[in-house]
Amino acid sequence: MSHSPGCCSHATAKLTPNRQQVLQQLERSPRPLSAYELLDRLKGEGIIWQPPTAYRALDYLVTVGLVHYLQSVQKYVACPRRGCDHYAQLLICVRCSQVQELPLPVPLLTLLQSQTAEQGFALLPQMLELKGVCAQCGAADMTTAP
Amino acid sequence: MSHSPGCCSHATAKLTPNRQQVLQQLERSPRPLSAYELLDRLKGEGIIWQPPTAYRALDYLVTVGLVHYLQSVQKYVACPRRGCDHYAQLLICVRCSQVQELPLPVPLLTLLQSQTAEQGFALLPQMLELKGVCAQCGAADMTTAP
DNA sequence: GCGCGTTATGTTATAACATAACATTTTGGC
DNA sequence: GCCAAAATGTTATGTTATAACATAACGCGC
Repeated sequence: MSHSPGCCSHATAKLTPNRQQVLQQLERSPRPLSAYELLDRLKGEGIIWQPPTAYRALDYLVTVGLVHYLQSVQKYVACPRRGCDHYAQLLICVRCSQVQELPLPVPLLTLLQSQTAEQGFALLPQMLELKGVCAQCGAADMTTAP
Repeated sequence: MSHSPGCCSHATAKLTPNRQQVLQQLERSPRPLSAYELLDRLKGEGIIWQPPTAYRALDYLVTVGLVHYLQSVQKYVACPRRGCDHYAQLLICVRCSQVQELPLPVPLLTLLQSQTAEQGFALLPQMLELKGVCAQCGAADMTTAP
């Protein structure tokens, strides 16, 4: 990643055709996709890429904040808000894999920072990946369980 | 993973020789290790394993709570407290890779749960992996930077 | 101690995720 | 048009993890 066009400057992002293809695929998918799932879908549209081509487009989109990389599941998801907060929460449903993005409320961030600062730890901006069960899947449980 | 000897029953954990080898290696290392780094170190002691052998021991140790798997960096670290809290914070230094484990204070957990519950999201027990710069590395910056 | 089911380990092969290294093409300023 | 920078193409390989099946060790009732 040798981009870093300055933080949050993605308004000026250069969306080449390759990058648009990748972004569109991710936007169409209700779930995060792995790089290879992405390659498969593009192949379904007649676009044959080697892995580096996909990874380069993904790296770029992550850098400019249009896509998030979910480290905990090694998948990529389009940023629903097209924003680029320095901190946010990503709620990952372990049932359906859907991801919901939430801002990190200030009190929560403050608490996190002060907790870690007590140990001399300087928290970096990052996405908080939280696992759980989403509203739909939780509701489904109610109707199927006795 | 077909273990699940009941949560937190690791007092009765069956530490076979293989599992002890893995646990000792992780305990000796100041940094988290990947499964293959672990295999290399064992090889250095004349213990030649195929990957599944290491992964099985790691899976077991993670299941009983003696080892944590750091999803964000795909590495394994011995639990310093030999405890098995359902929630905790893992502070991962991006400079030196060392990991510090902290309990998750109740107010912080409460805030997290209420925030996510507003979206109908039921948070599962998990380790919070937080990236930052640890005290030592932060102090080192002070002495080397102008 | 013997038979037997369970648990653990050994072994081979391969799946899944990611990048190094180098060649070629495209873009944009002059 | 010329050039440098950026983007893309291409080949090969590195890294992380697991499927599938074979064998060995353990523990328990008898």
